[in-house]
Amino acid sequence: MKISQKGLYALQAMMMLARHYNQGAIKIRDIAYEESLPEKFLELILLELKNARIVESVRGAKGGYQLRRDPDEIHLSEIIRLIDGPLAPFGDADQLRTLIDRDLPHRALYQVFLDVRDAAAKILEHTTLAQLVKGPAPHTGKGGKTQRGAKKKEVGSVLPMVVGGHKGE
Amino acid sequence: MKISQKGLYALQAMMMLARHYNQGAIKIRDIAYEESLPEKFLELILLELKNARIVESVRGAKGGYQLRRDPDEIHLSEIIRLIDGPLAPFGDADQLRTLIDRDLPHRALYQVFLDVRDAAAKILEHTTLAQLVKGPAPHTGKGGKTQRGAKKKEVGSVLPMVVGGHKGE
DNA sequence: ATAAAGTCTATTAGTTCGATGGAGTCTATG
DNA sequence: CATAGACTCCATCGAACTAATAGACTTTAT
Repeated sequence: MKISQKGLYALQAMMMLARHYNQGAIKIRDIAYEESLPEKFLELILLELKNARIVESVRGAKGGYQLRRDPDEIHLSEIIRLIDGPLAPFGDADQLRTLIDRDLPHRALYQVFLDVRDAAAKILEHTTLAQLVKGPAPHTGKGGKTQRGAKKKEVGSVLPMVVGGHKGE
Repeated sequence: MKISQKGLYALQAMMMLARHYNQGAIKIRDIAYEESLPEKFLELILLELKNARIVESVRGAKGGYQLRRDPDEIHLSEIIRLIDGPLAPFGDADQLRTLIDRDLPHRALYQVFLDVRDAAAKILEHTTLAQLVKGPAPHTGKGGKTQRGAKKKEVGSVLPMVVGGHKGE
């Protein structure tokens, strides 16, 4: 499961709309400005979110976009699946289940892929926009403790963090 | 984290080499044939695995490829990171940790990404080639040296249990 | 009528992906 | 020591995808 730049933009835009929930329609330009997103690209993204009936638009002057549902009823999985496709690291869940049944020599491998997918789904299907925007009060510090129990797992990771470094984490 | 076709080929090839561990070098052609992989493409993949010192090659007539380590010491995460990059759904773990520290408006979102990455890492860093290959073993008279029960703690449902219930992506 | 806003289609440049071709190098074997 | 068989390395290819932009069109408030 890969989240593209477009997917990130979509999530940011949705978080912004969640922050301004019940404040009427918000103009594309305002979303783009507040989140520093390319306006014309964002337009396409919002159109997609509208067609999926996650947001709604108001046309004409004084128009804009707003969420169609309460932020605590919009899960990250929904947005990610729409923009970036299935959560599975390879194919989708149904395909994997079929392969597990039919491709005996590789079934153990596909089962691992499905396990990874299920783990991702468990997180993303339970996290809502509301949770993301109710940021845990500015308790800035080391151990990041989010609303939900965040596990701390120090893994390998010896590379310097310069952005641009590919591969390895 | 997306596993490409190339990544899948790499994993299949490695499983094949694990099945034939301690049987000397295996020719690219044999791997390609047994796993139905494009031979010339596989060649590039094996070269990459060799440069990463996961497999080794024997040149010349009677040459081929073989694992450099015991199959129960080769984790899926290693192969996937090499071929397809970081396990995180966006960026890599270090980058995400930095964003969580520095991009306050979006830190909750990046924390979720990091949680997803940690969940995937937990599975893929604990699953070895040996586990994938052992299977319901048709018990060949040959003394299989599958040294069971490594000191690793068993985590996911790697083999039998088909995680049912979930519906389409 | 006009300006402000969303809608829609097309196009682009750049990159990645999956794959192939071919020339070169090494080595077991006879 | 010639040769066939095998890995090595580099170059290229077309198709698909990605991020982004352009422009014409429609709708609505005032």
